[in-house]
Amino acid sequence: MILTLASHGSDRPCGGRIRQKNEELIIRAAEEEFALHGFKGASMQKIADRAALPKANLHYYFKNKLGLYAAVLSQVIDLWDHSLNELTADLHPRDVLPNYIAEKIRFSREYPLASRLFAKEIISGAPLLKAYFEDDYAKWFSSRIAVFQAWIDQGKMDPIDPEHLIFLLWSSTQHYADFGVQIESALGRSPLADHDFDKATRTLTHILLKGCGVDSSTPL
Amino acid sequence: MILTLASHGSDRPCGGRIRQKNEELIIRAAEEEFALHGFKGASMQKIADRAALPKANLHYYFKNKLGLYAAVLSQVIDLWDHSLNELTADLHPRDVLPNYIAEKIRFSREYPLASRLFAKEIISGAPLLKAYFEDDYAKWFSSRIAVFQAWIDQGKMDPIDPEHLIFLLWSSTQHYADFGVQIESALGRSPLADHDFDKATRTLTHILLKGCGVDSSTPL
DNA sequence: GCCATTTCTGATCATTTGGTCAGGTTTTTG
DNA sequence: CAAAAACCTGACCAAATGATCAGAAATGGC
Repeated sequence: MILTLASHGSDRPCGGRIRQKNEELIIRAAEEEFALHGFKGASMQKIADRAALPKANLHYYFKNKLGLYAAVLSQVIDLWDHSLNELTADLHPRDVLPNYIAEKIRFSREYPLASRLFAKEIISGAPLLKAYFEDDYAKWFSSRIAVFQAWIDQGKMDPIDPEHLIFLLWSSTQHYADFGVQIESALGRSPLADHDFDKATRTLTHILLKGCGVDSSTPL
Repeated sequence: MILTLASHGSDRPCGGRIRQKNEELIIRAAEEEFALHGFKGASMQKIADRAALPKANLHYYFKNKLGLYAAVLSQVIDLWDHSLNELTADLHPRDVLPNYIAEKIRFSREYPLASRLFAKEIISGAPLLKAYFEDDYAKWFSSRIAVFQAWIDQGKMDPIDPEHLIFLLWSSTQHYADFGVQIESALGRSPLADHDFDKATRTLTHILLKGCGVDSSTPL
């Protein structure tokens, strides 16, 4: 996704070797800082320190703070789009949903910063993502609804509100990234182990599939 | 809950008439600002503007920014404690869980700022809540686990991991506060109507109860 | 090896930040 | 009503903020 914003970097994949390397470096550092403190709370100096570059260098590659933020956010959305686009109506939810849940939890584990950054942006009212929500996301959302509705019409699952089921899938899996600290405290383990994520995946899959009336022979 | 921090206000319920009124006013303004921008991103000046008070006045009632933040956070936790402490093992989950879900969603709707503030704090690593998590929260959490375990032992529900069920209850309901903006975009309605929250409650209740193997005669 | 382009950065700027304080005003108390 | 306590705030401060820019340094094409 290309945020319609003068980010003067990262929106076009071209650029010299050095440029590419440093933009990557800066974006990585910025992701941490923005995920930790949000847009307003993050400081260019801290990002520069994290990237081990002089602050002025950031402004050589990115027009300003907002441009850098947009670049980071854009990369996050891209990552999402490229990672999670299964779910087609002709397959059976029994086969598709467990995979989707597992994939989503794996994503939460692998890219917690992306998830948290995104969460903070939305909690703040999503000023930069409003346009995205009314365009790409709206299309994606209604196409997903169609899939679930088809499954319902074919009697493959209970007549559940697809919208809220999507929210449930999203929230329950995302939670393991965004609220990781709280979960680690509750489970008394930091960081969480493979075993914890497996258990989470199994439990979620059991409850959601059974709850939606999707028959599956997945035991606990 | 009393955060162990010099907040020099709001931790003891005493104080003059005027003090009580103004602290309330400031905390309310601070809640909005902190929920929107997080601790680092919020500005004392903006909070003062929001409360229609001179900035210096904030520092009369609260030692510093961190003190004010702690006071706000403490109030949020109190609100939680006072609003959601049902769930006892001798009752049947069929009767208790729907109520809990409904209550939690109602809370998300009524106090979205509290929810978002809390979410941002946790996403940021919960520097102020670490102590709370290792004390009060850990106790609460294990007592809740005991309730679910009892239900499982009594055959009132499937042998599900109680920990992850609690996470699921938390995340799915909380979502309607924290990600309200995204949900409004997806549903094409802003703000959401009674009807939306009812539907959310019904859908969640259906999926979670059925998914946990709690027999209930709640139709869609 | 030369020159154009890209890359880099120290110094600097205006603004905003959290925070202080002296001295005022209002409210409460005896 | 006077003294004491509580309340209020404009002016101010040092530090940090995002941003700029001139000119140095490195790089790459020929």
